[in-house]
Amino acid sequence: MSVSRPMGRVTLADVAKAAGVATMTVSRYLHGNPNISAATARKVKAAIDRLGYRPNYAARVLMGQPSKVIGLILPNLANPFFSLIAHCVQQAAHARGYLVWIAATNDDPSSDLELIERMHDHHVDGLLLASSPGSTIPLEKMGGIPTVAIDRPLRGAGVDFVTVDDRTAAREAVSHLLQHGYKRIAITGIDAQIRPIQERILGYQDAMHAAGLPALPYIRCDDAASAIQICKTLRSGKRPIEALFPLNGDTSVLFLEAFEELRISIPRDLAFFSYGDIPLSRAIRPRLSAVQQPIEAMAEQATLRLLEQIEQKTKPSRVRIKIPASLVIRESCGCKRKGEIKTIPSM
Amino acid sequence: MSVSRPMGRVTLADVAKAAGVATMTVSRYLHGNPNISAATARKVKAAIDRLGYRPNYAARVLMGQPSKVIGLILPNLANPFFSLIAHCVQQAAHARGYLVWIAATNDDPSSDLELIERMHDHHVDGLLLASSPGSTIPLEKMGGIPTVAIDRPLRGAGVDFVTVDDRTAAREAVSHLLQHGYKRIAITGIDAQIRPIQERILGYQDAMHAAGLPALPYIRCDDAASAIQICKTLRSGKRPIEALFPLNGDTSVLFLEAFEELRISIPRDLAFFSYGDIPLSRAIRPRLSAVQQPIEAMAEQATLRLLEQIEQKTKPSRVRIKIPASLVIRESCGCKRKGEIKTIPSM
DNA sequence: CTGAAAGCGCTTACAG
DNA sequence: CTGAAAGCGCTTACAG
Repeated sequence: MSVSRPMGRVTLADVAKAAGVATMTVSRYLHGNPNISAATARKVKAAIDRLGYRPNYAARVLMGQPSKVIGLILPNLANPFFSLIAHCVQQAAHARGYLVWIAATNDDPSSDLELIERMHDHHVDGLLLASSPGSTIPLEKMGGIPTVAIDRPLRGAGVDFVTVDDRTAAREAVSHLLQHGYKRIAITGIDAQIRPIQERILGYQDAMHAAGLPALPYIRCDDAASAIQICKTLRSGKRPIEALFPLNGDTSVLFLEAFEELRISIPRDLAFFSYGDIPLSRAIRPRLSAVQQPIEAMAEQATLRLLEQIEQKTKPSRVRIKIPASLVIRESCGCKRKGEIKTIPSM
Repeated sequence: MSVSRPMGRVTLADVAKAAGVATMTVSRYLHGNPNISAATARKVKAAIDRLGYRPNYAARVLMGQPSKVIGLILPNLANPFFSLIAHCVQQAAHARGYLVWIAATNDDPSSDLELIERMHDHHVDGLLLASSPGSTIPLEKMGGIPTVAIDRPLRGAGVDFVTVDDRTAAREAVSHLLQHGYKRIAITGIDAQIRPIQERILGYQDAMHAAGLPALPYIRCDDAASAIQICKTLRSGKRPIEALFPLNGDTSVLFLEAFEELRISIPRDLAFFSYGDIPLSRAIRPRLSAVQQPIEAMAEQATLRLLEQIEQKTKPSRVRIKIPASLVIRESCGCKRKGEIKTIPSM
């Protein structure tokens, strides 16, 4: 039975008095210190349970104790890619007794630093973050707190970085399209300043060059209107595009809607490969071929590495870990398969 | 220029010494206390900037000052409905100087209480939460912290509750299907213990009864296999179903995949209405008619009410605020429209 | 095995 | 307008 105490919470001193011991002894009990007699431990436990004592983290943290909280800073929680990361990080951390505090920058580079500092102000034990494009965080701003960058590197901070092997995945997807005989393959997507997008562009170029074909310029596309415009442009002229490869999920959705609007038939009029598997990819006709991103694995690895740094107090190795993606081959690329998964070997 | 200080952070005392004043004076400056001379303020500001001082929230909070943080507890961050709530709450709170700490229960009722307590341990100024089905939080556990329930009520805790007007929205959707002449309309979805699902079931029953038709029993559906099974059952027999109305977005996706698998043609074989608009609803054939949930408005209202309680120190009114949804009429219900929006008046 | 004292970085009365 | 003292709830040495 917990005693409600509207005036304020139960403190260590209350517990100590109730148990007839010093506060030190209660503190020792709480931290599992073995130098405590069984009888005393029993009395303390009884007092804690009876009073419903809960430690005051503000006081603990003020004494330099760990907060058992990690911070997670993401560009945008409304994006399924990042919300899945949030979900997986949360799961992995919770299983190890950590709370996760999530904040979003909404792709505003100045938010990065502000949120990092506010997380520090609140004494997180470690930080996981996918930075905004263009943000550079000076090493000293990290304040020596264990940090791991996820999906996007943290320029300037010299920390571990866990990412999908985007370059290889994009190269393999384009190679697959090339095997169908398509020669004019266009790429499109969001802000090319974003590191994973840069990597995917490189992968596209790798595949095109390996086939002795010219790489087409990357086309920026952020909204429905430009998707429609891009479709019209790419399919007109004397050398229309044969295949389209949007480099991120949101852009894929935009183009799928444009195809419907313009009555472009996939893969007859245009072959299509999506980067990132979309919820409805199996409900749509034709079923979408896509790069399947190992989001769960990436989030877990990043979390584990961070907790390791926190608890073993290991130094960041400044290493870059690339997790291999795979390809799901369905029908939009021109195949007649139902969902064959192609594993991509790690580079 | 901030000075890096690997040993520890810059403290108020450091600033006071550098400015040649007492710590009190610095504290006054920080809190915008007017009883401070312009000259002193200038000296203090200079010292703060030069040393790169940042307040230690653990110490502030220990003295009973606000943390400027609100906690957000959600069932599942991988679900687009909740991740959009997280995004909007984050936006609204950040605009008012609050940080948001997000945690997920993963639909485990025992997690609710644990997370609430951990949030309290870390001195959040207020709490926003969508509870797990079946969890009851005793009022005293809330510890007098301002709290607002979002989407799902918090049983036992007597707090404000902001939700979508699910009952009316479901009723209107079913009425629309009835106007098409369908008489056998089935409903399906996740755990019926969840309050919004209960409300939607009631809305369905309202519409059926108003039309003098029997309401069909709710069918639980959690995975792809059962979606397929349900399709087969509902469409066989001598009185096959004419329209299907899944009561949540995830279930809609499951059924769309099942239709594709079983080659069920919408709306010819079966009319379909989705609860919750899905990203690809405009890319899919036929375009989906759906209840459009006012997620942004709900999240903003809930956040604003919470911040009001925190800052004006108003009492929770234990009021239930229902935000009206709207209907997007496209083609899956049997219409030939492109995306007409039907506003539903508030009840 | 147990405890009395000091202190973490701030703010709250209280003086002047 | 400014400051010296006490204390928030814990933990860290240090004694015994």
